[in-house]
Amino acid sequence: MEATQSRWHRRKDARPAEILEAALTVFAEKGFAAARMEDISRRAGVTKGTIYLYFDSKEALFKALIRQSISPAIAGAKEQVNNFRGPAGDLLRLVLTRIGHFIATSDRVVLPKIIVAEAGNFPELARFYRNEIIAQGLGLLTGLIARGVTSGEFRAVDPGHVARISIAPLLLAAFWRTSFAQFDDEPYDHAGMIETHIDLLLAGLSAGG
Amino acid sequence: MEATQSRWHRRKDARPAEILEAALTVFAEKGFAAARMEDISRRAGVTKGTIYLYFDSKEALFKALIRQSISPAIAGAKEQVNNFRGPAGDLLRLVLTRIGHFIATSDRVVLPKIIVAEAGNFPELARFYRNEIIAQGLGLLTGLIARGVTSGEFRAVDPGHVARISIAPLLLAAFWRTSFAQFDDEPYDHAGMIETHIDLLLAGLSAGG
DNA sequence: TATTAGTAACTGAACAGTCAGTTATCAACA
DNA sequence: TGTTGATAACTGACTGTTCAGTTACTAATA
Repeated sequence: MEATQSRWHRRKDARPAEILEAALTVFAEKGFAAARMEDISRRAGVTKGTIYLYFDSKEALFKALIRQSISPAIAGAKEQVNNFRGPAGDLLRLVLTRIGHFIATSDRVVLPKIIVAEAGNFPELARFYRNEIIAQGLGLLTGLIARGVTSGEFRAVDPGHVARISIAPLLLAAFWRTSFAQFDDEPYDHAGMIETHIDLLLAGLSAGG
Repeated sequence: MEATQSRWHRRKDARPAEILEAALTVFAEKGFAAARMEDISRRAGVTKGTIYLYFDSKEALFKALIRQSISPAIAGAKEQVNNFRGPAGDLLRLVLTRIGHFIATSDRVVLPKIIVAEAGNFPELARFYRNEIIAQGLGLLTGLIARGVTSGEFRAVDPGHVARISIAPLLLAAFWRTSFAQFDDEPYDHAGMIETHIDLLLAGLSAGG
């Protein structure tokens, strides 16, 4: 029952996921405008017309891709944060390591890049992403850091600022992996960089008073 | 003698710069593929044909834009770093503040975003950017940090990692400004974030031993 | 044999790039 | 100083291509 096994198959329930998977790859490589529906369909093992049985338009396909690719990761992190009892520093280390691992390994890291790139062409989508996904993620981190500040574990920093500072090197790694990694002579040690980042950050947060 | 004053003017030497300026704006807003040559020409106060008197193709225009927009900033920072005598921490603060100011105010911050977005469609350009611009910038920072490590002012960290960590929040600010800032209810305080970042970073670098 | 997933040839619109023609400018001459 | 011919910057209508989206048909399934 593989996509390539037989040319003609009726598999109504498997198609959308396959098409979204293919779309992720092609959008990641080309961006929205330069991605051809023909390419996406080929990669999904169908013809162009088939995509239009499941998605209204190229734009609708793009939006579906964004919307379906976000909640799981956030939900997981949220659970981890809420269930944790212990020093905020330990939790921060845990969460950042987890996100770092995701960024180092998952295909999905291309999504932020696509959103940022297409923000001008799809303002509603950028707004959605900003107000739902980013706001939630930043909110989670901000709360975590505020907890540490309140308890006296961290210095009196602005939690919102520090949330962004915490995430920035991870995002940089994501952008690097999807844009420049192909030109690295030897693969860059993102995990090591992220570890260093966490060490420095926690040292900085706890230093002084 | 302004571009809009009279419809028809012969100004061979002024055109290329005006066209590049217009291209920066339109590419920044739309990305490469969705940008129309007609729009760029209109914004530059000429018609489409005129662009082709100065640039071979849309791609050539794009590449020219990238190439002309990079050296000055790097050169300035390089001079600052090489002429400075004093603690590495002070210099790091100076350089990051300077770049932060650039990012908070200049139109040029859209360029990294465009490059990242189009890396898949213009690999040679991405390679050029990576090997020339980024390598130089990272090299500068890496050297600066290595200096601090050698002198014992900083802890024994990996200078390459820390260079990236230092720059990451600034890049994040650039991406934010060009993609999501339009949706902020009140303008986000990037300068404050960057200041916090520098404080944390320096505290982290000097803490312990 | 009725239904519907899937196909592939087709259409129309958008747009990069071209080119024959137009007009500002300037040098040479009256 | 005014006229004119040569030059080249600039224009905008046109062309060919690419590609999103449609549709008339085909084949699998129930």
